[in-house]
Order: sequence, then structure tokens, then C-alpha cells
Amino acid sequence: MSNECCDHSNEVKKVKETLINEETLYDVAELFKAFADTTRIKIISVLKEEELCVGAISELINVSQSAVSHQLRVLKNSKIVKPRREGKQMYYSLDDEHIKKIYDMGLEHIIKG
Amino acid sequence: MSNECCDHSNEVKKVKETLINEETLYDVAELFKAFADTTRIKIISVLKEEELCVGAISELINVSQSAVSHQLRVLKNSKIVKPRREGKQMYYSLDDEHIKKIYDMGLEHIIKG
DNA sequence: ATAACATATGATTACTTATTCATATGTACA
DNA sequence: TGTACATATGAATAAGTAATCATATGTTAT
Repeated sequence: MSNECCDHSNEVKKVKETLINEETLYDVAELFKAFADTTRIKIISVLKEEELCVGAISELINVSQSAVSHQLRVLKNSKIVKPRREGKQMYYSLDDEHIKKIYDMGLEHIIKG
Repeated sequence: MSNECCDHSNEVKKVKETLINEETLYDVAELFKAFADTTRIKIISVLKEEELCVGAISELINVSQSAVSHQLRVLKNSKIVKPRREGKQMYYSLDDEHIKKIYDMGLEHIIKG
């Protein structure tokens, strides 16, 4: 695994003390995974504007109802969106402000190059 | 595709005007993809501390040299890290402050629950 | 109760992707 | 020039995942 490439023991030692818990990093990757799909990011982009029902999302982003529903489940499991029932419809909204910020950061990075 | 689920025409109309370019959203998803893998997020987490050579990264995060190199290429292509040669070693560092911010946001979200 | 509507879900398929292994490339030094 | 070291890369395998299709669940109104 390690290849003793060079005397990087100084750098390594220093960074080793700041190492973040592996499980935490796993969770961070999982969080970003939720943003890492075109359909899901489209869903997030419209929910950022306002709470919407599944049919509205499907129509807005031009993705089938089934596909939207599947991805909403992923987003729900990742605590990125939260559902609310109103009669026959399920309305979804972004779970919190932090989610918006993460999305905005990504969008900004792309737009500003 | 659309199922005329309900009279969401008002919400839809309003949100339609704010719709973000599909290609831009694709790029945003691609950006987040780079953060959406355990090995890559580990790499980012150590490079956030300081510039490191491949061997040091490999040792620190306990992932094979080959796997690290493959993932560094992904990160490089996504403009998340940048390489610098120094003799036999290649040193990698995070490309800019914005990348750190995105990582920090994700980490914060997980830590603060 | 039943019909109609909105959403969710399971199975399948197609596609993507991360790792490993072997090896190639590139660099320094004797 | 040849050898050792550090990194990169191609091929192959294995695992994960997103869309579709068909259908189930849950809700409302008649």
C-alpha cells in the first residue's frame, strides 16, 4: 500500500493530527452524492424557488413522474428534501438553508468559472 | 411525461421563469460528483491542510498509490486539484478557495447534523 | 364501495465507475 | 547509460445506480 516514496514524514506527521474521522468523511461523500446527479440537481434547483408537488417538478424539469419520484426518495433519505402531504399531492421542499447554500456554492463555482 | 396532476399552473409558471440552463445544471452535478466518492473526499480532506505528494496522500488515507493516482486525475479534470512537479514527485494542492468552502460546507452539514 | 387521480415502488436493463494488477512513463543519480 | 524511485495509465472485473415499465398504495369525491 504505502511505498515509502520519499521522506514526507514531516508533512505526513503534521497532517495526521488533523485527520478527520473516516466515517464522517464517508457521510460527507454520501451528502455530495445526493447533489451529484443531473435529475436530482434539477429537482433541487426548482425546489430552491418554492415548495412543489411531484407533478409540477416532473413538468418543470421534463423528467418522468416515476424517475422524479425515485430521485425524491434518494433526496429524502439524504435529508435534503422533506415531504408534506396535501390531499392527493405530495409537496416537497428543501430541508434547510444549509442545503441551499451548498447548492448555491456549486452553481456559483460553475457560473463564475 | 406530464400527467396534469393538478392545477399547479401558477407555481409552474412562476418557477419556469427562474429555470436555470440545463447545461449549467449538468456541470453543477459534474462538480458535485467529484466530491461524491469516499476516496476523493479523503484526498480533498488532506489536501485542505497542505500540498502533498502522491505517496504522502496514499499513506495518509491508506489507499493504494494506483487508486489515489486514478482519483487525482478525476479531481484534476474537474479543476479541483492542481499538480506541481518537484523532481520525482508530483505535488497536488486544492485549486482554489472556493473548493475548500464547498468541502467545508459539506463537512459542517454532517458534523452539526 | 368504486372510480379517478397523484405518487410510490419493485424488477429489469443499461450504463457508469472504482479498484486492482501489470506495466509504462518520467526523473534523478551513480 | 543503466538503475531505482515516484507516478501514471490501460485493461479487466466488480459493484453501484438511474431510467423505464408495470403495478401498487393512498387519497378524494361521487
